[in-house]
Amino acid sequence: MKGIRRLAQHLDISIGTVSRALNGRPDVNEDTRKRVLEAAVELGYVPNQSGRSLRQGTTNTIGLMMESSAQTVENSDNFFMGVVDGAQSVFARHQLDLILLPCSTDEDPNAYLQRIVARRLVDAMIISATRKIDKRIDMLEKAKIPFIALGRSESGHNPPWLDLDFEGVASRAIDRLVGRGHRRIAIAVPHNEANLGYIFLDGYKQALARHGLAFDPDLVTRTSSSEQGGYFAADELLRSGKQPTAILLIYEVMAIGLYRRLAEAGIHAGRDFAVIGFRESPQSRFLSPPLTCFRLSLRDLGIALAESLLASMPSFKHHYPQTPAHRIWPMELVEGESDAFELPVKNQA
Amino acid sequence: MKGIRRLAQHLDISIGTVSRALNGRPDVNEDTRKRVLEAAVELGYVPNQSGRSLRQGTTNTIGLMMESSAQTVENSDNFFMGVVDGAQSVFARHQLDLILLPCSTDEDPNAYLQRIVARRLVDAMIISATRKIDKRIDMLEKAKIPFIALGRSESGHNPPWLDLDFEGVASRAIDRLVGRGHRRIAIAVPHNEANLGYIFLDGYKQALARHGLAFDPDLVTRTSSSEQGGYFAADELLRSGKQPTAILLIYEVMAIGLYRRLAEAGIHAGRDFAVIGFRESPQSRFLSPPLTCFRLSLRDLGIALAESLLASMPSFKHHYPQTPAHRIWPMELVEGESDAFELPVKNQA
DNA sequence: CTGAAAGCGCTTACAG
DNA sequence: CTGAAAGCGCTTACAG
Repeated sequence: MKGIRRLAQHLDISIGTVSRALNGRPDVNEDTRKRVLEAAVELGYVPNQSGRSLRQGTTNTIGLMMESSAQTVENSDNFFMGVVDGAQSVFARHQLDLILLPCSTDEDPNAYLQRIVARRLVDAMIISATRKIDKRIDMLEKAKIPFIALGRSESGHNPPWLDLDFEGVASRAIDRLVGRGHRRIAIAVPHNEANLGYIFLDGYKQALARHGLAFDPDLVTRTSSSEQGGYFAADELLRSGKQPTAILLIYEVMAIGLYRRLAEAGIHAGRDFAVIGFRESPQSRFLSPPLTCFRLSLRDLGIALAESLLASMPSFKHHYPQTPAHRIWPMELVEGESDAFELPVKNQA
Repeated sequence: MKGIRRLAQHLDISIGTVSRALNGRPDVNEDTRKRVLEAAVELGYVPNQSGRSLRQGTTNTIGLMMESSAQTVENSDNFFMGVVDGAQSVFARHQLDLILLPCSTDEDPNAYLQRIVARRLVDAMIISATRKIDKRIDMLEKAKIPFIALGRSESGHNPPWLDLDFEGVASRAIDRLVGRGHRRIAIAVPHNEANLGYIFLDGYKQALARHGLAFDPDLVTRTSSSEQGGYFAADELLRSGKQPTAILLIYEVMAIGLYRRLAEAGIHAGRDFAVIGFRESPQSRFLSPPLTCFRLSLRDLGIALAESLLASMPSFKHHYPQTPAHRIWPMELVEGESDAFELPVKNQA
């Protein structure tokens, strides 16, 4: 005898009553409930999830898909853990568990997600690292499983999403650099299909246009989102002959490699060359020079993400009536020293 | 009509035969199997996991617990993703899925794990960030669920574990530094109960003793495993008056903050002060100076971890008869420039 | 080689 | 307020 049967036998009542007591149903004698709850703790009884899921048709689990390939390995660092922690604080209110589903580099991300969804492992999904065209979105819509995308995409029929304010960051960064005399401003974007690269680039172009500056494709470096990528970006720009005086980085980790390559060329970031990173990270301020970048609360982002997802789920939406399905997450400028100088007029071309 | 019933109806055969065909049982007509397999693809049928789990008593899922608190947030960066990818490649051979179970900062890690295990969410667990005394191990042993620890612990009855060669790293680092004339060598270890701190420190002490050097507790800095922690470590050592000439870091990220604090004091890492980091990371070689540290293949580590776990599981052990239950993972020196100088004799105290 | 039936551990109408 | 029973979607002895 095991599981709920054992507990029921121990208490000499029916398994139905045990279940109702444990699940907080109102139609249970308070005394009975108390006995059940105590016995459950005593015997260490916790309902078998497979049994519950099968019967209820829900798993009480939310999945967050991670790709250990390109995007994430290079960039994830602590991004996800912060977001996850915020999201969990929301899910916990509803007894939902968040699990992370890592898609192996050996497996096709679409097939992986399809399999997870078809097996009914989770009630809803969070996907990230969205691509401009992202089949996962079409697939999830077709499967009619609730989901939210961390990142915009052109696929699907505008499903719930939350995304960082790439446009705002690009815009403010350009304003800042132009204000300090820069005219030849480079930009480093991911070399993969991540949609954020397109959005960031668009924001950059628009900001340039606002200042009457021409867009020069040669000032766009496509590279990996890593230290290595930053090194290559600097290398490419040094060789291009375009002589930019500043650069905007989509990933702050790039700054480390970029600084290094610049130093090798005798260029001092923050004095001869301006650098603005994207997201503030624990290391930004310890770099030399400290990196100018943009701050956001990962925990708050995770909270918003979870709330917007729940707002789209039939069984939870009544708890989140005002929660928007789409949100651009604002980011706050953190002044470093990597762009803290005025460009001499002679260099303003 | 849905699930396996729908597929069976579509093919006009019984659900039992469908199930057998899908599960590769030998007692199925090959023609029938072919029809079933094709129809499954056509209708997009994938067995409901709750149904399978309930019936089979196994979930075909392995869990990896992550703590988004202390240890991991500060240090995880890409460590886990590499390990996970390696582990998945092993689990995939056996149709096992690996899921990541993040324990929220709001929840007690022991209670969290207990809950996961009791709900029978997974067939086996991988735990990490082991503490010297780690109740999770006692709990898992009591629950009789297979598990492996990434990191040693003093708890339990020597369960399967895999751990990095902290002793070897400490030993070789000290040899190297002593060989270059250093006598006052500091060490930075985690300020929490992570067992690796104790092991690393022991290795350090033994290596000192081998060289006839006295252990000085004032040269031990306990700090957080972050850039910030490195900054504090340097700060503390500068104030201590002990004037170490070198330091051994348990986490390579500390180097960034440490370099910075040293620079603020006019000390040039790699010229006036030697630094040796622990694990090589993508950034090690882009730092100035490039950090001397130790390399390991995260993927291979993940593979070994998964194999040792499977070797401890009754249903899989026959596939891994030779796999050891306990392994110290070797690491290979990567020479940087952070310790590439001989200490002038006058400083050798 | 196939089908009919039992049963994994739960939750939930339903009857009393 | 409680119990007995049905049934969620599968897999697997068992019978034929």
